[in-house]
Amino acid sequence: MARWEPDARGRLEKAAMELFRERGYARTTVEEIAARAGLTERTFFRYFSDKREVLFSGSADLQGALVAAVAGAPADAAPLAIVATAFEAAGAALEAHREMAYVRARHALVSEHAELRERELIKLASLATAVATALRARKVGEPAASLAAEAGVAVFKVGFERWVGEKKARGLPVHIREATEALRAVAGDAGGEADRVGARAAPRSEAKRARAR
Amino acid sequence: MARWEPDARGRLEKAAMELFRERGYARTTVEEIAARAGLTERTFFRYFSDKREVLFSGSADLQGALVAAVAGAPADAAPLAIVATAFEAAGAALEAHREMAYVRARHALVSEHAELRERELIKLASLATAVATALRARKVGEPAASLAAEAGVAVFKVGFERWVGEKKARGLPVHIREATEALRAVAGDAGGEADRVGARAAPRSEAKRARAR
DNA sequence: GCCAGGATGTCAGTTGCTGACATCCTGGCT
DNA sequence: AGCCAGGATGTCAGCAACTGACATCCTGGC
Repeated sequence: MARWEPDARGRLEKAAMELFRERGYARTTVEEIAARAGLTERTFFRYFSDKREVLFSGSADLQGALVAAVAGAPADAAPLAIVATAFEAAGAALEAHREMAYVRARHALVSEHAELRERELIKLASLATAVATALRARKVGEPAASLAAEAGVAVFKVGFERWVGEKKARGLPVHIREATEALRAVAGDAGGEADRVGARAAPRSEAKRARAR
Repeated sequence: MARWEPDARGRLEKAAMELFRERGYARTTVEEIAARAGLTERTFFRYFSDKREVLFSGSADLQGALVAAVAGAPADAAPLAIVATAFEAAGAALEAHREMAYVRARHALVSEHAELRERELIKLASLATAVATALRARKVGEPAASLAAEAGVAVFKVGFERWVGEKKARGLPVHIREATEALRAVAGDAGGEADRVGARAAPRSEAKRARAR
């Protein structure tokens, strides 16, 4: 299939990651990436629409795992439970087939370059709309589906960040679950009495703040 | 202050918006924008770091309003209530000083160009971290602050989308509040019994799905 | 009326990205 | 074995976004 070595795409990804770590993202040129992979700049752009995109090949798999998990959840599960479980499953898959060192290096890169964070955010937004669509296919109504999906992404973001920032590695799914619980604690309280700024003092709020950690 | 006419920045924003609507975003050149504003391409890039950035001058105000509202919320309010109220206030401010036609035109532009959606998403993410920081200053603990902030952004996104997509215009704050309620309904239910895919059937889930609309 | 300093212009150059077209290799067919 | 179709790669030219360095201009204060 390939003209020389096989797996041009994989070679490009590997070369890109190496160079980004050696010289930094901004000082690496697409031409250099292609050269290290034994290819041409033009060929790079046949595989990736963007210079940035070379770092995001995994997101398609993630989205697939996520949608499958949502579709396969038990029929009577509540939306947020479905979504949280789906993100845990996707997180487990991610953890299973990527080295921790790679995950950290990539995360560091993305964190310090705004253009890459933008791309990451749009991928996450894409996950959210896919999850929302999958929920709607399960007859979850409309503000609820989008909100549950966005909540899932929020929980994933927070869980992921804590997972990566931890030395002693507990699993990613554990962190996602904890974040889900924290979200329930924050969002689940009756609330609504303070809808207007300047709402009168309400005695029970001590207990709430305590629960929110 | 300015060399010729005053308010170079404003002229650039106006020219950009006009041209984007006339020829579309992609077919408009920075040089053209600058020319219509009576300036040079180089000057454009002195005011805006990016071609995209010319559409996002409002987000700084939004962030300011948001942070102020969080800081000024009553001392005993629960995190999500604080955040929801703050986004309602910021939404009211936005609604107050932008014409609906402008909002819709800008929204249409952003929606159909991925690069612009990326920028929008990173602005929203920036709002979220600012809100989380403001919450932490109020002694809200850490997973809670980030999650409440992300929840606020989710609620804003959903509320905004519904507001813009509506002919008969109710206010943006109303939509945000409705989204907040829907989120509470989705996230607030006890949940957690379906944390593993394959959890046993639980009878009370009918009521839940009904409540989630 | 002069002068410091900020705003603008000019110019040259790099890099991301694209279209058009040529070339090459591979696998299948006879 | 030899040939052929078609996908993968290369080559080339070009546009537009963006940047650094330096020149020039206007404005407000003295």
